[in-house]
Parts: sequence; structure tokens; C-alpha cells
Amino acid sequence: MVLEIKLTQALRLWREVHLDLVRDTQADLSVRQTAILLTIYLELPPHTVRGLAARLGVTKPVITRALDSMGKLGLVSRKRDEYDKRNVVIQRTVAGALAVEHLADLVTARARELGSA
Amino acid sequence: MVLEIKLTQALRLWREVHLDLVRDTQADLSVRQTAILLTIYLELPPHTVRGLAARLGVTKPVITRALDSMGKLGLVSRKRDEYDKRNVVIQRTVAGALAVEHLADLVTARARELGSA
DNA sequence: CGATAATGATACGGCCCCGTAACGATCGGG
DNA sequence: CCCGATCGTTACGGGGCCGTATCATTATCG
Repeated sequence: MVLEIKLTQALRLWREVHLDLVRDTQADLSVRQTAILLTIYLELPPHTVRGLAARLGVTKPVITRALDSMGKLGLVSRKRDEYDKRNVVIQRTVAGALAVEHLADLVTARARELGSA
Repeated sequence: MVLEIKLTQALRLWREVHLDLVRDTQADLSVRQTAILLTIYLELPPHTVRGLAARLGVTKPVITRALDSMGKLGLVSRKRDEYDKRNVVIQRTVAGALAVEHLADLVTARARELGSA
């Protein structure tokens, strides 16, 4: 799997997927939220607020607020760590997994189009 | 140029680039703004407010406001159409071209990493 | 114990974006 | 010439996200 990609192809891919996202109407997550969501679903648990903040290079309130809004959307959930009750463990949800999967489908579909063009 | 890509690679690519964008600090454009910017720089001129709105499936004020904020960042500029003074022609700028190029570099670099992994 | 550190959440003031509705400027057909 | 259509912009009310500073809760160490 080489996954070589030219500059113009990269831009077209980025544009097509963003157009899809705009038209999808649904969530319209911010860049930060997207990075958080994908980190939660691609990296090994457990995930904490502090850990994510350090990982992304942002402050803790950014993570807290992102979890609030994504929690309302059902994309993630939170649970107190029973062994250290200061910690909060961020958990995945079915809806979140579906959203991530949907994004993967979008990207791969657009990439395939570019490849055959 | 096949540009085949697996689901997990697509997600990793999307995540890595978003992490880069978060850390870049700079603009942090919204999904809509990104779609608008790339449409302006990838499709043939002339571009108008109405045309972009139709192209993205959003209302005109969305385009006007996006052009306002991206204009402040120097990424695009506007000019009245002299032949039909109701129209506004959206023009590219040097800074905008550089920003687009930078994004292309990010995507291709991350894609290359995934390919060799 | 008590003091200190660490965690996540919250308050605050500021800024940006949204959609709907209305607006002024301009064009064009009758 | 005038009136309707079209263009882009602006006003409005509502909501979200930002960073800084502060908070309550919990753990830890002396």
C-alpha cells in the first residue's frame, strides 16, 4: 500500500470531502473536535481530559467543552474513574463509532474517485 | 496513480492532518470556510457569492461572512464586476495561494508517512 | 492528621458563526 | 421610464467556542 499522492490530488481530496461534510448538514464539528473524536477512536484507551489536552496541545477547558458538545450529540460519553475519582474516563459510543466510520467512507470514496480520474 | 486507500488509513490521515492544523495555531478555518477557500483556488474563475452559495448548498450570508473573515486574513479579496455592478468577483491572493499550498503539503506528507508504515 | 498537588468543571468576557428577513444598488423588460 | 428581478450586504436574535482564572473534589506526602 503505497498511498503516494500528488499535491493537486491532496487538495482535491480535501475539498471534495469538505464539500460532502458541508452538505451532510449534520454535526459540522470544528477542527479541534474532529481531532479529539478521532484520537479517542483511533488510539488505545483509556483517554482522559488531561491526556487529550496534552496530546493536542490545547487547554483542558477546550477538552471539557468539546466533550460536552459531542456528548450531547451522543458521540462520546464520560465516566468517573473508580480507582482515582479525580479522573474522568472518556468512552466510545455506538453513534460515535458510526460517525467515524462514515467519515472513513467519505474519505476513501473520494480518494478512489481521484485515483481513477 | 492509483491512490487506493484503506478505511483505517483514511482515518489516520484525517486525524494526523487535523492534529497538525490544531497545533498550527494559525487560522483554524471552519469546515465551510475551508470548502469555500479550496473551491476558489481549485475551480476556474470567475467566482461569485451566489455561485459559491449554490455550489456549497448554503445561503448567501454564509459566503459573505466567510469572505469577510478570510479577507481579514488576507486569503481572498473582492472586486466589483464593472460590467454588471451587482456582481462581486472573488479574487485569489498570494497569501491565500500559500495557505492552500501549505495545506497540500500537510496532507501529502502525512499520506506519505502512512504509506511507508 | 493537615498541607499540597492534581484533576476536571465552571465563570467570565470576548469573538465568530448561523439562518431569516430585510435592505440598497443595479440591471432589464415592457 | 418604471417596476420587478437579481445581486451582495447588513440587522437581528440565538448559540458555540475561545483562553484565563478560579473552583470543588480527590489523592498524596510529610
